[in-house]
Amino acid sequence: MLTDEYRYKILKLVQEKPDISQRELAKALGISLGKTNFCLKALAQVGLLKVSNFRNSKNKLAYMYVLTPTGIEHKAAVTLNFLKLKLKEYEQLAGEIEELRSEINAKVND
Amino acid sequence: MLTDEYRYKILKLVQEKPDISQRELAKALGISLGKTNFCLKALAQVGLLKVSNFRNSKNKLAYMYVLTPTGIEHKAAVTLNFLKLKLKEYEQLAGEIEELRSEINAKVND
DNA sequence: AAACTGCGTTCACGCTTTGAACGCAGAGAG
DNA sequence: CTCTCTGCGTTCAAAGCGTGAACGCAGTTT
Repeated sequence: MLTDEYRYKILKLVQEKPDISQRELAKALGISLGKTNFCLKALAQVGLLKVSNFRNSKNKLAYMYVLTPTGIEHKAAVTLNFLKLKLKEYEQLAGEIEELRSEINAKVND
Repeated sequence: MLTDEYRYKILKLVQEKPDISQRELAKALGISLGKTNFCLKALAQVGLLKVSNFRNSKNKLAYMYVLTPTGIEHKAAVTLNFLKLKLKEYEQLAGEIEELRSEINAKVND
């Protein structure tokens, strides 16, 4: 399943290193190869990135995952979205931490 | 699967309200009844809580989930652990947010 | 008595993820 | 040139996990 989290992370990693392999990507994302493959295909299917074969300096067949213009746009949007989400998480965490702290302090009076 | 998160949350909710039902618990935890049942059993199996039937004021059979002494101890430990974990998450989030921010700012220069 | 309510329990189902295995293509060794 | 080796994307059977409808039970209400 392709969540916003992976949408963002994959677009980011691919933009940073277009010649990344699916196995590297999987490791960087902390997910399986199969899922990585699935996500990449999904992103390609909706036109956010393109898979292009090319010959590198040694005439070796290589793969590149390039963000399409739509992909770049989408990445900006999804990044902002992700930031908002993270900020919300952050605030919630701050609250939870405070709660945990007082809980631990309360324990002193048991 | 019984993660530390649910271990903590269940012990907390049960301690606060021992006569809570599995359905209430499920709703509070945001998980299904089946999973809740599974987690409770797992906690009982390792001796952190006990399920006790009793007759309430109206002679109605009722259930209570009571933390064992071990459970209370464990809860303190797991709470602390959870706090540490949350703090780590918090810091990581702060980092990610910063990263996202500069990424968005960098976009201005595209 | 019969219907209803709310409890814990079960488990078939569906969805997701995993990673071993595959075919392919270039690189390197003999 | 041929054989082996490596690393790529791709596949898919198997495993993992959560879900919630359905069940039996017991007390309550009609």
